[in-house]
Amino acid sequence: MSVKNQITIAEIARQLEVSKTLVSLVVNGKGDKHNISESTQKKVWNKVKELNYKPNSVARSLRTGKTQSIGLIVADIANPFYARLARIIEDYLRPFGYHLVISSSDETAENEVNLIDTMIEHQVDGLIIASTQKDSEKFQELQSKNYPFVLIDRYINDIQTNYVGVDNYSGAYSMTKELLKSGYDKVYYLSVTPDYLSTIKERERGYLDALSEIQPLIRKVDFNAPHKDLENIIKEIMNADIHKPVLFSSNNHVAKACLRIIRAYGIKIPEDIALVSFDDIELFEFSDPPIAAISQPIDRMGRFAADVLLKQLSGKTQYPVKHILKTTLVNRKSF
Amino acid sequence: MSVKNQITIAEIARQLEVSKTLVSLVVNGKGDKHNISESTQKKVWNKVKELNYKPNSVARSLRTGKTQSIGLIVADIANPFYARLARIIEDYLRPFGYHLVISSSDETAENEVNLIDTMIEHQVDGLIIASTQKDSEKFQELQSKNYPFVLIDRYINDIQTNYVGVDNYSGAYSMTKELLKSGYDKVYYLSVTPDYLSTIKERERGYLDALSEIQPLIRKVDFNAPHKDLENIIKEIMNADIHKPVLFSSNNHVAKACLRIIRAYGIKIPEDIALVSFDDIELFEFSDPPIAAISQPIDRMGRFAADVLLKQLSGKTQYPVKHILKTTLVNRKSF
DNA sequence: GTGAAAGCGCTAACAG
DNA sequence: CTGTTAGCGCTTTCAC
Repeated sequence: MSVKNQITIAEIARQLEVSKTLVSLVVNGKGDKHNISESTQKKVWNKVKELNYKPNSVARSLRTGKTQSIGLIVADIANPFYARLARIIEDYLRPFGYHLVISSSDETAENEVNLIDTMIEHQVDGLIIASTQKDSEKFQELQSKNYPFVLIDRYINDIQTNYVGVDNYSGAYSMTKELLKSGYDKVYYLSVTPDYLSTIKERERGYLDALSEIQPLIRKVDFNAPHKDLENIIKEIMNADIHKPVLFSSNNHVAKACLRIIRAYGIKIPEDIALVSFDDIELFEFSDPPIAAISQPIDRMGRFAADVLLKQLSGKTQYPVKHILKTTLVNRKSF
Repeated sequence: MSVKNQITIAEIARQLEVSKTLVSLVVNGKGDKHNISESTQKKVWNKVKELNYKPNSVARSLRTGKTQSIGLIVADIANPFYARLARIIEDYLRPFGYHLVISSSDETAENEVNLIDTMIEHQVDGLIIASTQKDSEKFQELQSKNYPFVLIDRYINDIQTNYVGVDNYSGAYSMTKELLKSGYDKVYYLSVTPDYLSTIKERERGYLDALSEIQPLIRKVDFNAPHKDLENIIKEIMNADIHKPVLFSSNNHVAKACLRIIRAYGIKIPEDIALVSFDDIELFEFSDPPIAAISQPIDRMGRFAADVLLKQLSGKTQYPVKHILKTTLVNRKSF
């Protein structure tokens, strides 16, 4: 059952009749710095290969206080947005010797706090979090302990932290303007509950500001069970015989639910009702018709976040650092 | 920069004027077993709360040899199939106190070996791997070291290991039969290179066996750059003016590439050319038209894999364990 | 009922 | 150039 015959530095030292220190130094590439002779170093390396020695990083971590691991906490790793983000971050971090511990908070603030605590117990060197917290309490605690972390996608009010995200406000603003320009003046904005997330609030603000004189039409949808709410909203719109109605979904999850309902009812996009969404996903490109959306630069977000954390870990920069990236409007024939 | 004021068991012991042993016992719930008085235990717990003590699991791991972490290695965590799998496995494992270290091998055998080594250095308690290895060498090594692992999705020849996957053969077989039944006798099977993966081979075998008398039409596509190959194949078919041609894609990635090309050329599915795929993804439900596919029971796969590993970790069962799950044919109007 | 002490495998002063 | 020593924070045998 248990793993046997683990070769340690002590075993190498014993066989070579040198000290553990010597072996440690060589293995960690500090041989030259300590003027250890070529021949001794070679001897060590040969033994390392012969015995297939692998350092025990747990022991090293206990000693150095560094685990070379980064915690990534997102709402749901199965969500393509976060999955892609995870992949980008992993690729960026690996060359620096870090690996990722990934967990999903399931959009629950309490779960998230538990995950953060667990990860800290496991001594991850830093945290990247797409947070679902309502307030800044937990992050204040992290800051007071000097724990390196960067918020991604969503920020939290009342606290200055590292943050990488997109300009949700102007994304929603420009999409709304685009709709108005195309003659849509009944723009139904589909927000979600719970609605305290910064992304959701900013998008709604962008929508409202773009409307200016026009009557806002905000509808709230239960994020975890959007179907029923959406069915009512869509029925309401269709029955009221509105001229050129358009649904502006605040995220891809709700937009997919819209598509299902619209298809089930045999409603035509964009003739009967138009549909656009925040957060572009591959599916929108292939759906019938393709759905216009606000695309987020996921790759750049991920790299920036990883980079900010890395810099903080190496003590190289001032904090906090904020990166707000621009979104892109992907125009497709859904409106 | 560094994290300060970490409370240790020694600090609690000092303040309470008891031994570290005592504190450790209580904190690990072994107080009663060692007949430690109620009042002493209470004292310890109060102090733990007062100082907000969190055990250092790295130290614990060094001592116990267990890290409570499981490594998950897949081809690409951004692939919806693996992302979903990761989520399921994480949820299954968390209640047992395990967390997941996730890495993507990018379909490269060498990367995968490096990831396995790194994870072992970091002392993960077990490994779940959707392997891209050509041979069983690495896994023989793991077995000889008694390292617990389970292969998922893809198996490796010439070695008996824990394995959880689907019946790729019968999935492809039944899809092919279904196509024949619908009058398609020009079934182009789109395989991928590299083609040594068990999933790919089994699917091809299922396709071939189902054809019986009919002429097989296998085309190989470069997995990492399918576009060019597919363009040639599709052109070839369209130019040859075949009666009722159908493309059977061996995976979702290639099917998406087909969709892009078919759309770009203005070709109609299923009138001009039909299209079906192995491995159902959400996108197929929404595309125009929806694409029929062989759906894999990802959730069950993930849970089984996690369960098998857990059982091995607790030394509860005989090895190896194999679970081959049934696929489902999702019939949509693409043929 | 409780504690002393050893040690997991490694790194880093410090010594010579 | 190389070695001795002292822990990192925790668990666990053994002893009282």
